Amino acid sequence: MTAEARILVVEDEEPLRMALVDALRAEGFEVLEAADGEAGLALALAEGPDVVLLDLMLPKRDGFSVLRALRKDRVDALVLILSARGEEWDRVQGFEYGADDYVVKPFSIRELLLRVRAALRRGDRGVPGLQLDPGRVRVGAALVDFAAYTAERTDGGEQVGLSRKELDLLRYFLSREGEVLDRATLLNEVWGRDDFPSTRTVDMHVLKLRRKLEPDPEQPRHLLTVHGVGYRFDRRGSEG
Amino acid sequence: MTAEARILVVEDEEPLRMALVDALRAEGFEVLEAADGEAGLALALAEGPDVVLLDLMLPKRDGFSVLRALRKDRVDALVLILSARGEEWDRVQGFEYGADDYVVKPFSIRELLLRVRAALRRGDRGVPGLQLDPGRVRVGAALVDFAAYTAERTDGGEQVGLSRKELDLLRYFLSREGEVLDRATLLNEVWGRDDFPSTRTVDMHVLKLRRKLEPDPEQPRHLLTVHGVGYRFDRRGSEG
DNA sequence: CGCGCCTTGACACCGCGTTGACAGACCCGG
DNA sequence: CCGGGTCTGTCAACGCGGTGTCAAGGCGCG
Repeated sequence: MTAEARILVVEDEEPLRMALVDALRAEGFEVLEAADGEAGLALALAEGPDVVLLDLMLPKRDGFSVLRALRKDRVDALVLILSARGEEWDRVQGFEYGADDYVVKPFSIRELLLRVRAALRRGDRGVPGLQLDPGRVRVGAALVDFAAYTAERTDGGEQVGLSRKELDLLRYFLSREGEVLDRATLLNEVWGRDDFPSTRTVDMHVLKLRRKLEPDPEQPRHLLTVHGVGYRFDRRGSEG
Repeated sequence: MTAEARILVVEDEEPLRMALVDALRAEGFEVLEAADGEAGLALALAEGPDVVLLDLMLPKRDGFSVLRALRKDRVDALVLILSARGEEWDRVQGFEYGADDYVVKPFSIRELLLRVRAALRRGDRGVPGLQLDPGRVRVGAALVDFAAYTAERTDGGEQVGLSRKELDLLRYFLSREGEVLDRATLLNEVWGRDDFPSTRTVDMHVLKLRRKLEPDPEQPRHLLTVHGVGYRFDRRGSEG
């Protein structure tokens, strides 16, 4: 699996669309984009994305029409409506064309990402083809719950909380399991392009993850150091 | 068991009813439907569904009357009231007709499904007969009575009143137990789309709930803070 | 008109992210 | 096999943003 999920952004306002696309790409999603309803519908039908972020007010074809057409043609993507606070919303909530969630404009990117992840986690519509992030992931002896921000060690039975950054980092390691990732890559992909912390910060967070996930943090089995290069993640635990 | 559960939808507005029926069928439920109170009651008595989604404003016989008749005849289905935000709800809570939950219109399908699942989970004690949710929920050492707007602490013995907003918030936490909910989501789902208070309001209400429910409000066991993200609810109380 | 609840701003406090320092580990060349 | 240089593990401390809490204001409800 190369990307966590494929997401189609249908939004006509250029700055907002670009912001969304950038943020989603930075999170490791594969992103498609369209600036009007017709293009969005066509792209969705052609590419079959996992998630569609759908604005309501669109040129050529409004969001409702697009959504109706999608459901009619059995596109089983998770659809998140991006709506301005207003009367259209009554229609959405009232009888529901089959949207999975809605986000009221203006929203923060962080909130949107939370919603997208929640939708993916939920993605339990019984539709084949959607084998997405199941919300809870086993890492050796630890069970990580991304929805609850917790990890439980099945050996010692302790349940500990994980911070946002720790989960972000772990999520990225999971998405590129087995690859050796250097610190610069991790900083770019997990911290983003706005922050430029030192590389020691990465070490620190790896340390914290080891303490919470590894049975013996001094003998890591999952978060492995590759001297002179970076870190490699192995979910199962390479050695005894 | 062929279907997860049998659900009766009693709702006179055609588009909404059809949307509900479709969504529930898509989720694997077996669905019965009725467009007015009399038909709904008759169907419930004849078929004995597991869950009833009951509108309040109905032709021929209103929802309260239907609910009363159901309980009188010992129909032990889980009943979810579909109600507009308003004074009718006070009557539901005040008179304790035996509803298991309520959903405020307008609602999203997703929200409704969560509530239905939560109700099924709660009500599924595997015991036939009248094993109804008494409208009282235990949260650790506290016993919350949704009908009476009160909470009693079984350790300290104090009985305190809860305001409507506090109960709304608690109810939402209960419906999504274990998930970390960010403040924007809480504002959207609990406060609704008409007013948009600041996020500090959420903190304030969490504080008030802690004081009334937690044995030691400064060391919360049930309403947990996840720094930089939001709050997570845990009914049992994770730690000692 | 009074009461209670919701809401908000203020302020103190706390947790997390971040960093520099230092010791130990590792690699490579000699 | 040894030594120097570099990289990594770990700690303690700092600063910022997020959160707990209070008290005052406002609003609706009775």
